[in-house]
Amino acid sequence: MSFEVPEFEGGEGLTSQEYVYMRLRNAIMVGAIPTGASLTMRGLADVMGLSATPIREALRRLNSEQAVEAQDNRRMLIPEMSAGRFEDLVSTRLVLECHAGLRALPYISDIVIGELRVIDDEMDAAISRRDYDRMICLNHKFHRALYGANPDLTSLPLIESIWLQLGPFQRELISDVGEFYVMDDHKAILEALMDRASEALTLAIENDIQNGLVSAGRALIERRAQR
Amino acid sequence: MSFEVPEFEGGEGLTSQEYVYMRLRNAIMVGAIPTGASLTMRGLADVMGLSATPIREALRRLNSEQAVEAQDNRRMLIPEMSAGRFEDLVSTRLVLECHAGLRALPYISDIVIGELRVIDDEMDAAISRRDYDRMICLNHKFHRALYGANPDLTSLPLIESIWLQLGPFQRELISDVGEFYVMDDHKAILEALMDRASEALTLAIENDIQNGLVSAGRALIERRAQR
DNA sequence: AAATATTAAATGCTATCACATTTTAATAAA
DNA sequence: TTTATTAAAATGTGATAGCATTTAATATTT
Repeated sequence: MSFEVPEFEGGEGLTSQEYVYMRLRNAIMVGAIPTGASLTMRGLADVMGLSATPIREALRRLNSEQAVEAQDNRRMLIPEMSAGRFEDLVSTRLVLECHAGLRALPYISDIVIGELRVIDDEMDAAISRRDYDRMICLNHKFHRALYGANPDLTSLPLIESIWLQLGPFQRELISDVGEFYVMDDHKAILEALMDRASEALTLAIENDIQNGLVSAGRALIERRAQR
Repeated sequence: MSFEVPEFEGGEGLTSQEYVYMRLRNAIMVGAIPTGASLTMRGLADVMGLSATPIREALRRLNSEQAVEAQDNRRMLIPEMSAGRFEDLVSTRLVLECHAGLRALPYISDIVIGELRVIDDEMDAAISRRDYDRMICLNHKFHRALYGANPDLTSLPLIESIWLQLGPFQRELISDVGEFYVMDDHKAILEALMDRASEALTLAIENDIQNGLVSAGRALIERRAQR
């Protein structure tokens, strides 16, 4: 195992399988497991001090969520990113998150806006500390809290599947660009929410996703292709 | 086990886990497993003549795909449908499938259209036979073939997750309505594809989904609420 | 030296078993 | 009869072990 699998907070009353699932999921989401790394059951079992059984169950779940690729040699790995896959993932993410935002809008209350503000403040702090892991987590938390205003939300697991797929690549992006310029488009989202303005909300969500990913992503893929 | 888990074609060279996964997935997709039915590992293991291990792995995958709900009592079941969840699922399905269609459009060739036509003809035959299982499968096959023209397609697993969630309820719909009136909106989709007309394609996909589900779905939920 | 064949190590797969939790049934108490 | 308590059955969880497959290393042949 040529990488670390960071611990995560709040994995107490969980079964082994749930614990492994959450830990791996979190690790992939923040990009702690590098693209191309192969995930062996005995290897992970040793690292986590467990038997292969709960590891395999967790890996299969992540495979079903498109976070992990199962090769025909029966080996699991974090899939490599391609230009086409990247564009398609981002376009799907845009469509899904705008949709989720619009569906949440009627349920947005001042309480929700307050909660979002707290999360955004935490994120500003993380940005100034250059704490990338925390930044990513808080960004997800912000979007989850927004879409979750919709009590019938069913698209969140789909959105999270995209986050999982973009996670490892996003980390490459950050370490590649070095000083990662983070525009805080959450402010625009909050304004649109306060105005209950659907078009503005759509635009703000689009900008948030675009600014965080697209330009840097395309640049990295292009640079990589030239080598 | 108060229900049957139908066999499926082409499960030869699969591992036990893959076999169980595919068989259960297919069963849920066509609505063969009723809403609310609880899926026990030993029960399914007996039915399929296997041990609990591959069953548990398959169930966990389906849980991660939102096809099966894991209660806190650690028991797995096919979740019940509610009015709100239904509306949200359908709206997400509309957005996702229209998006997938538009992304596929540039790659549509006469060959693809020909393949779609073959599938649609098969489906017409299934409709006239009132073969609901086959109808559902062929409908999915049609949409898969359409969206799959896009070589970078990443949204299909998300779309299939929605299909899985609507499957059991769709079956209730069919058996409730009895004579299920099936409009063949695939013809309109094919026309739009031939014209390479994106707006027409969007409309046709929307109609296809709406006609197949929405009106009947709302009616059933309303009727059920009155009891 | 390169290619092939053979052997050894590593890995994945699944049945089994012991244990913990939950559910159901039976019994006792109110 | 209803409610509590207890016992029994059923179910979920996870470590283990043996086998199958795959990968790596070694030996053999060309």
